[in-house]
Amino acid sequence: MTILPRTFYTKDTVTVAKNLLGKKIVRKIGRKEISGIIVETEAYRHKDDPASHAFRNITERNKVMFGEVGKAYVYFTYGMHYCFNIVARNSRFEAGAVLIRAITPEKGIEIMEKNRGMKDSKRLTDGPAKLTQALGITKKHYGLDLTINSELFIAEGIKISSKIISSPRIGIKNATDRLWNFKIGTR
DNA sequence: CCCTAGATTTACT
DNA sequence: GTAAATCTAGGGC
Repeated sequence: MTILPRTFYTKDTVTVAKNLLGKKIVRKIGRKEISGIIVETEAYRHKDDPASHAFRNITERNKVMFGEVGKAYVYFTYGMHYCFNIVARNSRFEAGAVLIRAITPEKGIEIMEKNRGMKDSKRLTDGPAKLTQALGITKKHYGLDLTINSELFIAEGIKISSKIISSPRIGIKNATDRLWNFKIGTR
C-alpha cells in the first residue's frame, strides 16, 4: 500500500479535491483495519471563497487550514456531527482544505455498522458526518498528519474510469456558482 | 420517493 | 444571540 506523499497536497485546493477521488482512506483501530474509497469531495479555499471557514480570519478552529498541508482538519458542527477535511493548497493561498463527503466501504464494514448503530449498509458512509462516525474520527484527530502510517491516513486507491461530476457545494449559502463539489458515479 | 421538523454544541457576531 | 460545510425519523404521496 502506497501512502500519498505530502507533495500530493501542494497543488491548488480544487485540483487536489478532484485528484482525491478514487483514493483510499485507511483507519486502524487496534488490530482492525477499516478502509473505503473516496467518491465525493468538496474544495474550500481562503479569501476568494466566502463559503470557507478560513474566509474571514485564522481562529482556534480553522488554524490548521493555514498550517502544513496533508494534515487533518476535523470540525464539529450542528451540535452533534464531525466532518473530516484534508489541508491542501498551493503557494498562492494561505489556507485551504478538501472536505471528504462520501466513501464506499471496503474493509471493516461490520465495524462501521457497529459504529453507526444501524445496518443500512447501502447508506453507511454517503455523507460527511456519516463517514466520520463510521470510521470513529473525532476532534482528537485534529491536526493529525495523514502522510505517515498511523491510525488514519490516505493511500493510493483505484483508477477512475467514469467521468468526474462537478456540482455546487452542498449545504452552503454563499458562492453556490462555484462547482467545487466533485463525485464519481457510485450511487 | 419527497418533504418537514428536531436534535444539540460550538464559535463567531 | 444565532447560524452552522448534517442526519434521522416520521408522515404524506
